[in-house]
Amino acid sequence: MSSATTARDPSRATTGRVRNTRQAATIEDVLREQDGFRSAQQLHAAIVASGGKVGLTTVYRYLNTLAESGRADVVHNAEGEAQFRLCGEAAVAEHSDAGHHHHIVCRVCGRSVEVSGPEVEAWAERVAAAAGYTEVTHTLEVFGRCPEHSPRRAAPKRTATHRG
Amino acid sequence: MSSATTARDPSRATTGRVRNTRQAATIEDVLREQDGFRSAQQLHAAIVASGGKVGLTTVYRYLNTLAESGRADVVHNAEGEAQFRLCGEAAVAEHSDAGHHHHIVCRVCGRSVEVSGPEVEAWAERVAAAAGYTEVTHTLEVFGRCPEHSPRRAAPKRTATHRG
DNA sequence: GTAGCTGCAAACAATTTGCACACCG
DNA sequence: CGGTGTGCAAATTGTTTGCAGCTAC
Repeated sequence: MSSATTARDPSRATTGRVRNTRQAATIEDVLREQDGFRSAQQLHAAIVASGGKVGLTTVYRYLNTLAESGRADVVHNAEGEAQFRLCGEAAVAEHSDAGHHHHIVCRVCGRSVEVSGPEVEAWAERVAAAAGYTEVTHTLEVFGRCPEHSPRRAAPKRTATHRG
Repeated sequence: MSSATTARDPSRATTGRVRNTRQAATIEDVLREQDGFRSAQQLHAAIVASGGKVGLTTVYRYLNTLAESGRADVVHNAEGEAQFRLCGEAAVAEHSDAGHHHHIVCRVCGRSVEVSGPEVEAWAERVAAAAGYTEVTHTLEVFGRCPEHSPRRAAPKRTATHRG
């Protein structure tokens, strides 16, 4: 957590935010350092821990801005806590709709991998259509233990569980 | 909402709950009347509205019990609010693990359809494994407008959106 | 100079917990 | 009777809002 890039980023324009403030830069910075999804609380803690000075309120506000403009992804963990992550640059490609992708998030370290699941997309659309549903939306979140936090080579207790 | 079956149900045993109380019956009853997912708050409100007398605390407690023992499903709406629904009897089949199924929930009326998605299960496991993740869990929720609440036959604005 | 951004503290909403009392079995 | 369930009120936790002051432009 060396107070690295903590400087105003000139490449921030688009939606919302007009000004370039120190706190916004700090937040985006910390966010970039994380490999996985982090809650607003965690991010704020991280900032404070590394000597940064940004109010929790601001973290929330900025995070929401990022999410709204599609520059960040939001998922809700099992407890309903919101977790954010900078959207892979690639994803922000065309529309501000943040491309089609899901994540596999490590339960232990929060590290995540982006995956695109055309099959799932198709499946969701198909079954929904079959049931007569329209304007379909879906939420898919996969959690597990990343290689680094998986039990050695011991037989995993259970390969797959469910919820939802 | 005629104070229908509001009587102790003798067919309740298994996990947790040992006693057969009026409030438990009431809750389960209201829950059964609903076609879709309802939040604890909504359920409690419904009970009170129909003249029932059950504390909010109890609703929460009982709902959790149901969820834990697999007799109810829980999903979290976009705002992170927990929503419950009695598990289709069929689902509670073998294990107390509440069989593999997901739901398509109507954004308007909350009415839902249960669907089993072996493809998705497989997909999730596969991609997770490919990324080296173990002990995989997934959350999949599909939202849309049920036939009854879909715009006539007009071309739907967008067929599928995403989150997560 | 001024509107946008901050941040503190208070407001809020959903959910949980402590503890005394009620009721099922 | 005895202990499980209940329920009220208070405590928690995550997040939002009011409003005065600071600052980027």
